[in-house]
Amino acid sequence: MNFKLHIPIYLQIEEKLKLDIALGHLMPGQQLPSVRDLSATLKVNPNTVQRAFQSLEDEGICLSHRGLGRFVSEEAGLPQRLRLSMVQLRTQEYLEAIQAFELDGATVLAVVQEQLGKHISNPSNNPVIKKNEEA
Amino acid sequence: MNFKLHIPIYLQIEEKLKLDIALGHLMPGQQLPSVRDLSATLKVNPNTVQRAFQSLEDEGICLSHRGLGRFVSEEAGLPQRLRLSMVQLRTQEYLEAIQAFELDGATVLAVVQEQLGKHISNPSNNPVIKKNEEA
Amino acid sequence: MNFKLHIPIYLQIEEKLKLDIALGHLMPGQQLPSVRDLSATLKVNPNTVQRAFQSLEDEGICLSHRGLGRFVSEEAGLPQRLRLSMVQLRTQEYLEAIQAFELDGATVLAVVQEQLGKHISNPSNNPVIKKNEEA
Amino acid sequence: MNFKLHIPIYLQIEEKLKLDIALGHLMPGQQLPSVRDLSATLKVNPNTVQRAFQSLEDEGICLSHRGLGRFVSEEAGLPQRLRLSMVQLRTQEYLEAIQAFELDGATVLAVVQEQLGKHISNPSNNPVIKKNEEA
DNA sequence: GTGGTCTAGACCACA
DNA sequence: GTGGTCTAGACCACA
Repeated sequence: MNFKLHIPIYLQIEEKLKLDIALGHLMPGQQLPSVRDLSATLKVNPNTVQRAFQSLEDEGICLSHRGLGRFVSEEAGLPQRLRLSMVQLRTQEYLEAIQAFELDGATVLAVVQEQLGKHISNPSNNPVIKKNEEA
Repeated sequence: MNFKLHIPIYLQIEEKLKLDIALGHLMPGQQLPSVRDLSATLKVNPNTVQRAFQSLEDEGICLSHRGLGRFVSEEAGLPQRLRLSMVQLRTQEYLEAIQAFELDGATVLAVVQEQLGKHISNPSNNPVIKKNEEA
Repeated sequence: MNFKLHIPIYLQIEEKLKLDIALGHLMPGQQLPSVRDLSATLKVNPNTVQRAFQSLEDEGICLSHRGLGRFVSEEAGLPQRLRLSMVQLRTQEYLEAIQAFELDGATVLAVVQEQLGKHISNPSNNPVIKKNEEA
Repeated sequence: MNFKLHIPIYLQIEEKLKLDIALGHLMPGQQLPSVRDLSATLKVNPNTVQRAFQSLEDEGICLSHRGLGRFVSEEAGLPQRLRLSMVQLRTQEYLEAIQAFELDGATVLAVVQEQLGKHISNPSNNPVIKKNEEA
């Protein structure tokens, strides 16, 4: 993972894990990597990983069992829920940010469409946990 | 101005001034309020206002003339340029943020359209500098 | 048994066994299941069951006879003693916890009575050791 | 503050601050001590205090302004809300804990009343921030 | 081996 | 001076 500057690392890890769940790379009930392992993989302090996991737990996205490990929640439809809420949240933030310009809906859509064209799609989203490591 | 928590105040001031210029509330060549006055109006630390003005100068949006004051740049088409660049920047950031979900263009447009419907437009955008204060 | 998250499993097992004794589901002198059996039944690490039994022994609630097995103490009045001490302990902890609010006795009783009304009683308390397994 | 063993310090600090608000020792809108000051007072690591404050902020009980400090929320009726929710929560936990004993309501009340008598009331609850320090 | 808490201390962003 | 993040590393509880 290449962390962005100016965005807390623990947030970036949290978002990445959510994304992996949303996209089905991490399945409900599946065990997550241990704090130590993930911190070693990401070359980050264990506390930073711990904080990301803690946030996920606060949101009901994963559960920890002391001594056993940490697992993705088995909540039905979790990936769908995450995917929907994440996209909607970002869309809402976007619209709020440009609201002050008082563009009408058609103009907003036109701008989005225009930028979509320029936007080079980058389809690589490597899951944090690779298939080989899942066992 | 009601400042949002967790977003630096200097950024909120800077954005507000840019918006005022983009929307024509502040015209090219017009004098800006002094750091002292604006900080008093906004009930904010003068350092904070200074930082916002400095950013605007760095971007060529305003100029300070020692002993005279600070003025909006007279660059032709400044409001249009600002408006375009601000909206495009935000759109680009938005698309980058949701890129990882690998939605196709049609879906993105549909989501935006859907949220546009829910979004309650708030047409009030009071300029930071009121007409009475312009002298 | 459905273990609660964030409460050590060994404690939950220990409490459950005490409760079974207090309620007469496990009688004084009766043999307890082996660590191996109980851990299999509960799908739990044997170390965890061992720890629960050890605590019970430390409290004089059960005794192990090498080669024979582990038995509930034959102490006279054990169930009554347990029942009383467990309820009193919890009550004391509760009162200590709310002491800082400086409520007078009447108010405390009123609050308890109010919550008692809301509290849905869950009368199912299946003993850990079923009759069939007692042999 | 004398911290209890086996209960995380950050939780004890959090609870103490909530209690101070509930009892009116800390008023809505009032500035909280800085992380550094409180950590020095309590002889605890700043990170530990930070964590307690963060929890309070997550619960909407206080707000932080970077560079300015941290303040108790000005939410109307916050002290009452906190007092009620804290007492009710503890009462509910208590009743759940003794539920397995299947005591009827009258018995529960009798036990509580009995323990109330024995309970030595300790009316000292020194606020974290002393009046002299409030300025 | 797993998660959870805590310390000592650095360094940054902001007002 | 404020809050926020992060590191390095210890030590505990639990399974």
